[in-house]
Amino acid sequence: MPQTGRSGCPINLTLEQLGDRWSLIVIRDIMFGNRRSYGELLAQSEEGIASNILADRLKRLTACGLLTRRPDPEHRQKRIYSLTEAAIQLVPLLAHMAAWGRRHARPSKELSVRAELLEKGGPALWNAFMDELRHLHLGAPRPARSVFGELQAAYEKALARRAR
Amino acid sequence: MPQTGRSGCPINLTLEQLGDRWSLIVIRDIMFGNRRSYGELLAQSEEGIASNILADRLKRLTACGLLTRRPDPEHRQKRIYSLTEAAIQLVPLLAHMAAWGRRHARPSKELSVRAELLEKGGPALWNAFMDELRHLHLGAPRPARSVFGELQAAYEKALARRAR
DNA sequence: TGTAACCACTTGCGCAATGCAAGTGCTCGC
DNA sequence: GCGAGCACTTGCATTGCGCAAGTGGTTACA
Repeated sequence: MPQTGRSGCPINLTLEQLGDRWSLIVIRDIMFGNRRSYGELLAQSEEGIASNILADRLKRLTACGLLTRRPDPEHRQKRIYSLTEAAIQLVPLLAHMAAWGRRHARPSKELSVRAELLEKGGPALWNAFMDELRHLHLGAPRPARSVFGELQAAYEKALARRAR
Repeated sequence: MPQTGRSGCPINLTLEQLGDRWSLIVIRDIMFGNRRSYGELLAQSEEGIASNILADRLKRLTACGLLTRRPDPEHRQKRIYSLTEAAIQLVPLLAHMAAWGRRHARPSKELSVRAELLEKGGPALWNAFMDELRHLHLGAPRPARSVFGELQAAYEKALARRAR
């Protein structure tokens, strides 16, 4: 996503920052998968992102203010990536993308369970999730409800169902 | 957007269809600008899309069921592109993209007026707009309210304000 | 009836982005 | 001290993007 500056249209500007095949995948994995380091993002990537592409996207997303990077106090060579408030506000967008894909593409059953919950929960759920992300990434107080836990539990249940 | 089939995740599938810098721009212009032919899309493109890229995107979007193409009864060499129901259901997604871009990028004032209206109107406005698109593109009955007209009027008012 | 403009693309070519595989240099555990 | 882990980087081939020019049919007008 080079800064091309094609026009001042808000949709275009969003596409200039996020309109490629990997940026939102990386944000999705940090957001819904809680992958916080380069290694986790690389090894557990559902889509098999290449290492150089991942490095490039982490750099770009950090540069344009969607991610922050800090050293891990436990492992001196590890870096922890966190979402910024701007990235957290992509939750409704990703929820809509998931809903659209669920309806108009052919998603796998297990992977669309979370999309279904997100769609059914609507804005109330998204806001609760965003509060939780602010806790996990920005140091805000822990909210009462853990949407992340709910999504994860539903996903694992679907996985178990398939394994049987 | 080649069909890469990286994973069955709905977000990934949506990105595989629409995750590039031009596909959603084309849909935006058809949807909000009512550009219905190749020539209109090319000449009035705010971002200056290249002719071969436009041809390619129209072909792809038609192939994957987001657009339909039919001859213009008035001009034998003209083709009219229409949105399908799947594309019309991208309205909330584009509205969120516009809202995010308006908040987190630096949009031009005139071009963000429509985004502001879309955001303030919320799902009720989006649904009214989708009904109108079904009239314009799918032959459904004309709804009472013309969101398209409202958006256009606000945009032109903003343009006039700038011209002064 | 000729001709100029219009229309929907296509082609050629240089450059940038993508993707794979391998490599680098530091750090941690033992 | 040494192998495994970590966060990237590098080289190279393939693919996609973007500009400019071209193509072949159609319409409008003199």
